[in-house]
Amino acid sequence: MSEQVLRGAFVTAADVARRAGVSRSAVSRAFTPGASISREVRQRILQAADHLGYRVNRLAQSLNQARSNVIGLVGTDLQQPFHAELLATLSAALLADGFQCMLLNAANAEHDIGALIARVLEYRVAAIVVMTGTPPSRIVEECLNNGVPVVLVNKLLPKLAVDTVIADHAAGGRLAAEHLLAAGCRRLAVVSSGARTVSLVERIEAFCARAVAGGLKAHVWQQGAMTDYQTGREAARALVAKSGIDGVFCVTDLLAMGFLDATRFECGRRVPEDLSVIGFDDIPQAAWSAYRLTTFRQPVGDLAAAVMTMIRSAEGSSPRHGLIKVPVRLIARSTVRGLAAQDGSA
Amino acid sequence: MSEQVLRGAFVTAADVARRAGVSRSAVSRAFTPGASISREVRQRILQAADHLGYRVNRLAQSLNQARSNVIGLVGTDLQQPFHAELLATLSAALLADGFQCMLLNAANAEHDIGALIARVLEYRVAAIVVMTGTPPSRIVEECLNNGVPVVLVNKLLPKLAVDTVIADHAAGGRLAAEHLLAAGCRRLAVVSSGARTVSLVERIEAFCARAVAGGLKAHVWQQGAMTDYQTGREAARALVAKSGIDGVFCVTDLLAMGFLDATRFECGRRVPEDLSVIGFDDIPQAAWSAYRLTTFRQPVGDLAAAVMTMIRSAEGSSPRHGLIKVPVRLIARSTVRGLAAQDGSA
DNA sequence: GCATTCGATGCACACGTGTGCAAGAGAGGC
DNA sequence: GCCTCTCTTGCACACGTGTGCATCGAATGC
Repeated sequence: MSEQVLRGAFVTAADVARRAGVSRSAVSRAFTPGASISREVRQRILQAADHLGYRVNRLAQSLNQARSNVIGLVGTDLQQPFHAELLATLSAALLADGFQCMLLNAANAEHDIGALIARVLEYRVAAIVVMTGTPPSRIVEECLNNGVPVVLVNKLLPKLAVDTVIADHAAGGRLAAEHLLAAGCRRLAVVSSGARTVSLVERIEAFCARAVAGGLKAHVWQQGAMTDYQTGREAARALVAKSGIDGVFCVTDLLAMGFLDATRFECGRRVPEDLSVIGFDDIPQAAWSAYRLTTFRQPVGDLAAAVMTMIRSAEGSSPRHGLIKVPVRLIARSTVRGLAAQDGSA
Repeated sequence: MSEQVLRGAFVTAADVARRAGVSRSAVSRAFTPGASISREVRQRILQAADHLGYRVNRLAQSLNQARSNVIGLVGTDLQQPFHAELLATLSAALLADGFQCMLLNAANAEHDIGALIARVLEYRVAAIVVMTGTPPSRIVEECLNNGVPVVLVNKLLPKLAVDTVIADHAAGGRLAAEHLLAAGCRRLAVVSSGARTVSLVERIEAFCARAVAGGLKAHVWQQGAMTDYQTGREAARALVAKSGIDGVFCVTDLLAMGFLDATRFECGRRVPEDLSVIGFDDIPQAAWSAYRLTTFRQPVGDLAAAVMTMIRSAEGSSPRHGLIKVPVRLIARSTVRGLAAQDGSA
């Protein structure tokens, strides 16, 4: 790196051209694979560029080609383990593919999400991925009208032609019911927050349907704003004390862990001897020895891979919109009676 | 929004100007606060812009002013609770201030971090915040040379004039030792990974120094690559079984929780009756009933606020580089003998 | 009525890049 | 020696925005 560069001034292609004794176009071609340029000139230019510390100005480049390789990532509650894991996996995959991630961390309000998407549209992003929270469909429509593809993760907007990646929540709910039935549970309950997200609703409904098919009726507990640890504790206080519930499906691991702790430490009941509990997501904490929670793995790696497929297909000339459904897998640990796994480490 | 807009084509200021019957400059001025433009013309332009769905092209804007409001956020292990919390808080603060966040999720390797920073420099970011991982100082130097301010969080690069925000790790380590001494612990140990990060080193050294000042010698256990749950379990297996340790400072909550679980479930020892444990960070899981971990709160809100201060000062004309030290606070819960708090909820 | 001031508006340039087009150079065939 | 073909190179334009400068009209002071 040359020391004669002025502080605060980036090196431009013109500087490199001057030093290499060529035109500015040649510099551009030297950095464009497959461009028409002789080997020795390219060599000379690359050397000069390296010496001066030249970096392409992506702003100018994107402006010129009316396309950037920035992806907008929309999320809420990023500190929640599952969201954090999805964000980490997805951003790593995007970066590995040469994209950049613009992070849009929204509060829960729909208005916020819409405003943030509108803001990031000003950067002419290549695509927008909605990991959490439901954006107003008017905004999504505007993105599509402007040619910005949108990928929804675990959300559905049926009226719009949007790429969608969704885990098989219904299968999870159904299998949860079957697992509890197989363990001999007769009085079932499902615990969730008051949020009406598609992923939660699908889990609940599939669970209840399977319970009914098995000749039982599941009690539905839905309260609180978020599917977090505190809400899980409240659910346990409300459910365990009064009724004789012996099998609970918590639609989220956080709920399940709060439920477990309140059941054991406040209600004085044992899991799985008195009560079986199943969660959903398989966050890292679910494997900890204090919990060893039986749950469903929502495979973030597969979700991220599916999103990448969607983005690449949207890059191409034939942007077929579609839906990818990612299977979930039961991780049997020690919170369901009689069906505990020998080895609890996932 | 007008329907006659072509799909895939963004509306430009020229389109708005044509519709409003003014020059393109007027459109630019209409969106620039304090610019010289009459009230009714601005009104007309805003109306036309709204009708057409116009959004400023930030690429062109940033290119023109050689300054964007994009901040690069560098981090590793984003799925770890503390990192996720810091990222969530910091990104929310940046977005609230009108900035955009470019997320650089690096694997642990220094080379990766350097390459990612180099890549994001191509976008002429306004600043780079390093939350996790240590970037090679050559890259940081290059940022500074190019006029891109760098803010380090919980890292130190003494040879460079960089803005730095750091929690008072030394105070935490010292207080941890004092707390254990006050609880009557006589055989102390400190648990960490093999990573030589400044934050970890400061905690360890301050703890040991205070132990020595109290007439004791602390055993230092340092193994494994990461300060995570698994490493904490291994530490407990190695320490609790053989020696008569009765007071342990785990330099991370994750370590502490792994240590607790292995101590209770594998070694058959009770906490805090047989053994006192202190963590660091106060991640949300530390407050869970299964742990009720005594720890030090590393206040992410204060850290984020300090970073914002640094960024704003770097925006100004007098970029004084400095260091902000953020105090930590002891959160007494139930893992230290005799000093358990009445109310364990944070 | 005229000079002066002031606000509003348009022109033109700059930011840094990619690329179509034309021109030039060199090689090869006859 | 001349024509043709291929490879390389430079010119010039476009992308969309902000802003200095000049112009113009109106309002105000005398």
